[in-house]
Amino acid sequence: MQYCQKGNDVILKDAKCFDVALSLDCGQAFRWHEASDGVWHGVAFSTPLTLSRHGDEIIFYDTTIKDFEAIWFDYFDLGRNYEPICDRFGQDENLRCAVEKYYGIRILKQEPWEALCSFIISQNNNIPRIKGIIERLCQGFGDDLGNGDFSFPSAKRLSVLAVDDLAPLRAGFRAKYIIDAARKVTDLQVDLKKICNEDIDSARADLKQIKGVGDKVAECTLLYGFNRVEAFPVDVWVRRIMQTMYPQGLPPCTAGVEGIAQQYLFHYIRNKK
DNA sequence: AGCCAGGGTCTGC
DNA sequence: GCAGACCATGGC
Repeated sequence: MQYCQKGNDVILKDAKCFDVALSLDCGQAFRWHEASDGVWHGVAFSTPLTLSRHGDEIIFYDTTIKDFEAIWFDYFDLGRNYEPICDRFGQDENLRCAVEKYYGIRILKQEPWEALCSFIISQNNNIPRIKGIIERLCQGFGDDLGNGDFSFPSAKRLSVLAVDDLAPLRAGFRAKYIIDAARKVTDLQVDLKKICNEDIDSARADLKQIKGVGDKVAECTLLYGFNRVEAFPVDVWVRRIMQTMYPQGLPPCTAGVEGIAQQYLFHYIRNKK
């Protein structure tokens, strides 16, 4: 991946297997929206960003090489070559169709705390409402970054709140889970930095100490917050996929990158007819 | 009105 | 270890 500064923007040249809209709106992140046709805006790592594709290039507006390298390169998983992975998925008929239709989905590497908190909110919930709750969480407790943008509130900020303080979110029974997570992350009972370097089973067990974090939320946190692409979240949609398409288990071509396969299949099945 | 949503906890066996 | 009730909220 080649990139350069051009005026106030950073240009990513010859961007392969990177569909901005698909990657930002396939149910893995909840804070991006299409500001105008093909132009996406959101906030990650307390930093607002607008981006869009023009031909073979992706333009990261009003940013610097410094921020691009410090934040966006990893956020968009640009160090990983998705082409051979997608090629290999072609060995399986269902995955071949999913990749053909939705080529360019990348697994975002979000802030671990944001991913954890977001997928706690996601439980027994639907994507539009998840987005609404997270938006109210950020507007209510995040830092005002100007221009209508807010940071995702830190665990520390939320750790001092009472459950009732989250009532305006209308998160329902999930509010107490958010507070429990914020407190355990803040006092390092669940150490997100340590989890970065742990084997995946220890990481799963650590995360599941938090109330409201079971298999699914732990798996999503590891996949979308830690870039553990071998993590495989199973929600109601993926459960249907496994029952109907893979009763014997996932095909060998997904080995080691099950989470990427999961994202293609999830988006494929959700948008089918 | 009833069912579902990127689930998890708690109780009872 | 497993089944079932229950959990808040909102869209369809």
